[in-house]
Amino acid sequence: MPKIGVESVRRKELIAAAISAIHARGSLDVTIRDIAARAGVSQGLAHHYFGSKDRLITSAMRHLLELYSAQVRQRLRRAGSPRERISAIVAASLGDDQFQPEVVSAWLVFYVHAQVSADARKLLALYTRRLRSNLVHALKPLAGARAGLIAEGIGALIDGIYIRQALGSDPQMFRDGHRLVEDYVDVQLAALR
Amino acid sequence: MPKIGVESVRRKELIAAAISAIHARGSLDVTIRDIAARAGVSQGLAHHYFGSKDRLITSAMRHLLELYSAQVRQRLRRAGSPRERISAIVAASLGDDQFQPEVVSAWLVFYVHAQVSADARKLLALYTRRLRSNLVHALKPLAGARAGLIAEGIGALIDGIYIRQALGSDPQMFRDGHRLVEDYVDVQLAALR
Amino acid sequence: MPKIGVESVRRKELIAAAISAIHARGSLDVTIRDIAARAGVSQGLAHHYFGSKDRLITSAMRHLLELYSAQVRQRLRRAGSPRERISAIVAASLGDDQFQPEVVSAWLVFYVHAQVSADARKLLALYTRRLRSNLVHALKPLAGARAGLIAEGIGALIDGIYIRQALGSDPQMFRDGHRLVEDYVDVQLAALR
Amino acid sequence: MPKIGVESVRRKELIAAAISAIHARGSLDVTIRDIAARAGVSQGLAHHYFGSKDRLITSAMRHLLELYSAQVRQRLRRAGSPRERISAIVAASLGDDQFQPEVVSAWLVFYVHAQVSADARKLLALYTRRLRSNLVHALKPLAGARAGLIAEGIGALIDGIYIRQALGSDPQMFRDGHRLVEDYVDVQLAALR
DNA sequence: AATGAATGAGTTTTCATTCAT
DNA sequence: GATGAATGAAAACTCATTCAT
Repeated sequence: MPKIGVESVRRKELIAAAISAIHARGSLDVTIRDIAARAGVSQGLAHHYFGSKDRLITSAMRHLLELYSAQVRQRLRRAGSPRERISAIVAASLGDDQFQPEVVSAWLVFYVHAQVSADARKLLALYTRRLRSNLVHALKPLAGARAGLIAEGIGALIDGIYIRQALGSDPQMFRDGHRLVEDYVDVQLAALR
Repeated sequence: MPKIGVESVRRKELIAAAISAIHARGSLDVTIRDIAARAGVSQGLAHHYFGSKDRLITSAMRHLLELYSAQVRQRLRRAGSPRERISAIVAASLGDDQFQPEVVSAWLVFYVHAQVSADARKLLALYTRRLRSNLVHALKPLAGARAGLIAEGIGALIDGIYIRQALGSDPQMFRDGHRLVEDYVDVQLAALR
Repeated sequence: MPKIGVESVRRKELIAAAISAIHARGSLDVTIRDIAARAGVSQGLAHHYFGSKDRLITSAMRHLLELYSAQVRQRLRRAGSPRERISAIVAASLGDDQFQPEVVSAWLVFYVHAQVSADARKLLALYTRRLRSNLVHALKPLAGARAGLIAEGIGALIDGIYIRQALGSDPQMFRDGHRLVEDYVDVQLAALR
Repeated sequence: MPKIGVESVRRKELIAAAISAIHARGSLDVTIRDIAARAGVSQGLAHHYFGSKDRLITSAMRHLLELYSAQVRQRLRRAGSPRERISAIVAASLGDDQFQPEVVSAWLVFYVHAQVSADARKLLALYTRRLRSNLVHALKPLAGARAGLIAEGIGALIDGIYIRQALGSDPQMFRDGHRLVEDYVDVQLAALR
């Protein structure tokens, strides 16, 4: 009888190795050989578990999206008011977890990968829609007709801060990129009164 | 009028072909063979003129940045007030020229390329600083101490709108992405009074 | 009655799966994984029982040869005259059993395999000699000195009809390829008188 | 300016190398590396000229078929009577040229390849039809209604002799395999009177 | 100026085989 | 008896780059 749970463990190790390799290279231009070496296994094994490079990369992407999603859910649970719900989403999107160097690198690369892989694109679109829907829902009682516009602004700001972080410009400011977004929300809501 | 050299013509054709190829592939994963074929020349010629793939890609990047820069200068020339100068920069950044599908694809890819190529990174940093400096200068008389923060917000919004456009999410809204930025500026300035 | 061992059952299943896989691929380019999957067992098991791919393939070949041999013996038992013995061999060689699509595919492939595997070559040579010997023995009283030539002709015709069947040319004619051979025998024998 | 005619020379060298490699291995299980090494060029060059292994193999096949076809045409030109035309086809099919060891090996392997590659199958079917049509045409004035049957017999005999040669059984007899076929034709025609 | 022949290193992927459980 | 995890070697193929012409 084969060891139980080995598969699950190996898959996680390979996904972690993939994210680590992407960070090190700074691009999707990562080889299976590199990933396998980081995970301490053979090239063949990566194919054994994932079938192809695309599927391994997409799995890594799904992993990151789930981490992010968990952050959002956890913070939303603790949020009371609609305003707090917005902050929860922003904090989850731009929190320390999301700014781990490895995570930032991976996201940028996944954005690009989404242009090429249909699976990745669908995955990303799903999460983008969910984020937007969460934001609009929280903004409706506060901003009425302008909820959509402001949600769009928040989303764009988050993405913009992300990409700038990934590019390494202005690192000191983006340590607290969420302040930029909070400020945006505050000013937008203040303008409505 | 000087006769336009064959060299200059060939270089432009190859750069245009490179941008077109990048758009078609959706990534930097573009071969010299593909670029050369699109330009109707041999593979060898691309190396003859650019020396390496990296230099060809970087040249294409420089070309896009110069187009953008020219747009900014042209619009700034027609701007009177500081507020108009801000709009000029936003309009240049998110104008029709910048939203040509080929141009959008290329920018995203260049962002990624900048992580790998030092030349590309320097080039991009140069233009980013120039944009920021233009914005801060125009915002100083209007927003005083908050000029830096707002400039940062505008820059992040522009990048965020760009990346979302490149990913194909919400195409209908970003046709006029500049409105989102203008709204941001208006609300920020209104809040100061 | 002895209980049929699991081993024996598994071996037969794997051999049947190998033949089926060979037919599906149209070549020896068949993977152990494919064969194992068709038999509903793990890859490892195929090695457990056969030791190597070559031995599995050779076993499948031996299986087909034994089926054929049984056909020949069975028909020869019912044959009375020398002429009937010839017909019995021809009928066994080109009978419905031998023209099952899976069987035809496998034979062609085994011919090729024999060039590479010494075991397979010996096996094939053994059966070829036996066929020739049977034919010559039956032809001696009918054709005398020409027995060898005619036997060679019959053997070549059978192989030729086989290969053409395997290649899918002229399917309608080869449904009754044995008539071509019978005609050959009749005309040859008639010419002797 | 690139050397003229290099392409044509290299293609021929690679095709010759492919046939030589097939003979050495005794199967289609031949690597591009092996073929390229035999031709004294790099692996990449084989792809440069042929695009894929399948296309190289198919080209080699086409080459052999053309050699054969040329033999048939040449001998037919010298044939006077219908009976001589039949002998011309048989001699071309089983002549020394066709029994060069390399050629024999390659043909057997191509038969198998035809099961897998549609291009190869079409090519083979074309030549098979042409052979049959030539035979039937020559046989019509001699054998009338039995022309089709006899043509089929000749074709099957040729293929059968070929496959036996390829398998190395009875080499001394098949040096003059054409006698077996001539005998077949003679006896068949004699039986009609 | 321009070609395309030629290379060699590198990529993903496949696969028979081994082995601990 | 049976599994499937794991390997390593080898496969086809790609591609930027070089260079003789």
